[in-house]
Amino acid sequence: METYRLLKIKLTPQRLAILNYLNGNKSHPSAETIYKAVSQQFPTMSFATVYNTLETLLNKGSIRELKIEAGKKRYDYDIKPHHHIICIECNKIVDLYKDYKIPLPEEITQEFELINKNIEFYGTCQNCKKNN
Amino acid sequence: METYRLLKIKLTPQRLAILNYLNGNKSHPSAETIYKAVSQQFPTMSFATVYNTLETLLNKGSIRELKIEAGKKRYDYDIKPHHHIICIECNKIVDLYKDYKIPLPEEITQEFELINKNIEFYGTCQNCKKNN
DNA sequence: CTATCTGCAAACGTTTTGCATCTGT
DNA sequence: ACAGATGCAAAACGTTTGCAGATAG
Repeated sequence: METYRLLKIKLTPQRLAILNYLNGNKSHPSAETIYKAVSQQFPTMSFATVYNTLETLLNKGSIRELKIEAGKKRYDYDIKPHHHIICIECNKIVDLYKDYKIPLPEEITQEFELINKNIEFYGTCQNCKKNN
Repeated sequence: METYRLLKIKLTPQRLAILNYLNGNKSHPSAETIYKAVSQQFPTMSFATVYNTLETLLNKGSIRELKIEAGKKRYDYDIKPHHHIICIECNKIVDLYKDYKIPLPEEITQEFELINKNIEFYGTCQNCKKNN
């Protein structure tokens, strides 16, 4: 609650519901998932409010927009730099907090100044390996 | 043309136009970009045909679906494993053919069997650095 | 000849927008 | 009090689908 105040945005009940849903959430939800979850407590919640809030949080740099699902945006309230490993069978996603130093070839460093990187690992999780 | 035959799909003029557009293309186009390009030579081309052809090629494993743009699918006819570096200013994308060995922590290797990985590097390109 | 593809149009899923009303600060 | 948020509905995108007619092999 105190940390929410640091966002310097109007803390409406709807926004608090969204923030509380996202806080500590490791599911990397889409806008629709968020909408469905917060609608339970807030029957009048609209998509516009969800998208508007996500947009505001994005601009504040307090959430990350993920591209782990083609054609659909997903969100992560955890902005600590991290990568993801995704099960190609069940789509389970696990966070990986590790800062890798990856050397770029000279052709690239000549052309680009590196700022950031994002790694997606793909594999099969224990559960799915078992069920094969 | 001979390599197209290896796909074992019906080589209609529309599909050939799409394949020719994609072949050697380094722009990682979206369906719409492809549609616009091939419509020039093929005024009756429809989106259905573009999507249908992309779907067919995906199933054959001859193209890759990219998630470099949130909320929109993009495609790459180049299936040689590679990563991308993207300019955060102008969105220029450059391919990076390098196979990195990235060690995963034990918590992860216990839970996942690694199959593949994909790295997106972000930075600013020469051009955009200059214009700042 | 026939299994498959094309093109149209309609439907679908996701995201954005306009606007009148409401509310946190 | 008022800048800015909400909720509704419509629109704007991107993608998928059904189907009648066309065509590659």
